[in-house]
Amino acid sequence: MKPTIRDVAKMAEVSISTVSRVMNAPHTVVESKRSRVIEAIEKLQYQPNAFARGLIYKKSNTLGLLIPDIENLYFAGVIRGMQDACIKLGYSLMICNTDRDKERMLSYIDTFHEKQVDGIVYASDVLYPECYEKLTGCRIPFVLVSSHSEEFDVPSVEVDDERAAYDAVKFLIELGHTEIGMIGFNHDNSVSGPPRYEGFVRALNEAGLEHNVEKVRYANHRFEHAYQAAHELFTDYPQVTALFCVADEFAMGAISYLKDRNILVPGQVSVIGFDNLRMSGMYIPKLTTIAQPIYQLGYRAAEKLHELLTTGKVVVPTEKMEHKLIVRESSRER
Amino acid sequence: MKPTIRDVAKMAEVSISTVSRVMNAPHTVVESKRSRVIEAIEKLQYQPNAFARGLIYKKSNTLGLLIPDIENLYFAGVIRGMQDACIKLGYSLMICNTDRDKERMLSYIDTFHEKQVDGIVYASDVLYPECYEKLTGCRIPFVLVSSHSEEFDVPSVEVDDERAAYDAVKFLIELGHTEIGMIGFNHDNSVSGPPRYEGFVRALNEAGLEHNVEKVRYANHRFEHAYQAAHELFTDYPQVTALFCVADEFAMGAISYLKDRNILVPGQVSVIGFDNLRMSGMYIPKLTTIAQPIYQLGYRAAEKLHELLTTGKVVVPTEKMEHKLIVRESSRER
DNA sequence: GCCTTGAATGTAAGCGTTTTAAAAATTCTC
DNA sequence: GAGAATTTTTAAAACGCTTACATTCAAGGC
Repeated sequence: MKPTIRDVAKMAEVSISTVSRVMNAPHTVVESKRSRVIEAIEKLQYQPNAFARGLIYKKSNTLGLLIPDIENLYFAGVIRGMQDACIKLGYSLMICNTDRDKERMLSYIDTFHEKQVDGIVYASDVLYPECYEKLTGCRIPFVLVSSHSEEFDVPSVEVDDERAAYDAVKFLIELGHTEIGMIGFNHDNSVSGPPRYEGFVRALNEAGLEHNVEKVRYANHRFEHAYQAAHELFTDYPQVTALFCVADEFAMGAISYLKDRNILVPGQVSVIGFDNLRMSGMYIPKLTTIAQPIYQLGYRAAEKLHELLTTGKVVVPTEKMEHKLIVRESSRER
Repeated sequence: MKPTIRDVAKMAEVSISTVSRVMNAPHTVVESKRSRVIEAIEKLQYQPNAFARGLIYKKSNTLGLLIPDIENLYFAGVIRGMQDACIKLGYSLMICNTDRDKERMLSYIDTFHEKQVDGIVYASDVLYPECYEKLTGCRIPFVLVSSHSEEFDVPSVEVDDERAAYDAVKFLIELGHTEIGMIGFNHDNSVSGPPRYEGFVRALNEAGLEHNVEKVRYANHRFEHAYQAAHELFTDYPQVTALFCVADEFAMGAISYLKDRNILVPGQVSVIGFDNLRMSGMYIPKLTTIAQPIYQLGYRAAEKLHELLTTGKVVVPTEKMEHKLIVRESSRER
């Protein structure tokens, strides 16, 4: 049996409340007893039972994280940031991989509710109304990361997608490209899909290149789909010399396709990605990309949730973090 | 306030024990009341408090996972497998990223202890004696994944590293290569470092190529280090035409280096990796590699831990899973 | 020396469940 | 229709901890 506070009390020959005080308000107990208690705690490897404490404090000091795809390096980075923040703030972290499956999200929310997590960071892209209802129904505070909601009023941390996409495309244009394609996220099951497309369009319009706005194909978060999307795009528009991909993984998929078709990157086609994954500098060619502060996004999301939990509100409800253009090898002047 | 069992009881006009029985032994309560209770539960969105239950059952239905590096795709795959198994087996999962930092591991073990996780999967490579002591000290059952321990008697699931490495090198030899190098894990801070080197040596000896056994450089889990290691290796042994990398990430680092040096892969140098990450088929060139059943490793580890938790022991203490050679584009006949 | 004061310590209630044992209600038997 | 047998329900104890309140103790003031 795991030792309880009683065992410690017995060994130190004090009452259990004294033991409790040694842990929670050490200065209120006289040195002689205190050291006896501490000694007993160490000898028994005593750890107070989090259930019993939780029952009293009504807090678990645990945060939940709903993540769509843990095998996506983007989210892996978010997790790392969030976990580091959790360490700093004294929380444990419960991570759930939703695979973008709504049922699974809903069931994880139940789990979180049952385990009494103090709050949740929701990173599963689009905030489904069902999830929102459930979350507010069980009164679990939550924030969104790399997502936001127009429908509901929920704090969020993300990058300015429209502007970032605009910067990416503008960069390609400044390189002298006039035939520009894009591989984007589906608009109906992603939140950054539409704004990134808008950024693409704005840059194009500004440069008088609106004839490109239809050179877009959509992919579904993964490499393989991007490969396929690139195939469709270049079949329809072989004249394209520059490609904006809304994710580095898409950029890799597209480059992989081009490689298989013996089209040189950046020799014949320039490609710019989005995210700046840890992998992106390792790819061949190294990816030019729009960097998101991935780690900081996760870190900040945890801080924001903490703010919400401790003060009941959040100063900046929808926070935008800075993106940055990183020029590497996958792009070149026309 | 979150509704408690009392609120449900009041609303359904029964005693709290009846409510409890509706949830735990529904057939013992008469239909009329049962439906009243169920209705009340739904109306209130009642979820039993896991703290109170945990206090009674002395179980959290939560497993802990100690992972060295969540941004490593290998471990991301392990997590996914483990999480799916946890869903099947009715556990929640608490994931902690240790960054291979011993202090951090130790502190996470304390957290796990406090939160009363039922068991732990330890994936942080080498099982430090301190961790072993602590884990056994607080009597938390645990299993090792993609690791094992000679020093201590702990259940584990992994691949046969020696044989896998042997198969990789043998493949290179069969391709006609005679000048073969290796980029390995440091022997002192990894568990698969030594057996993979042994596999390398065995294949070499068997083919009468023992002059290669010293063509080894070590790297520290990450791309950049492998890049550097490749630099050292090819500076010392420019004659090498085939390279065995003990991780796909190393293979990418090495290929990246070779690319920067304008050495063609597989034209001039064949490279074989290890792991078969999701990324490996996306690389350019697509990686020839030894595939580990990553997802299954995680899945199996959770099952094994469950077995340990429910039966108190484990039928096959050290389990080896099958690896498989996958030939893609980074290797070629000499 | 007695009373007051303040600090140190202990006792017991309570957090939200489950579960045992006892009580109540229902059904069955004759 | 009374009593036994059975089913259904409830009260209360327990899980391990914190904390309000009560008690004890030592020191200080008179």
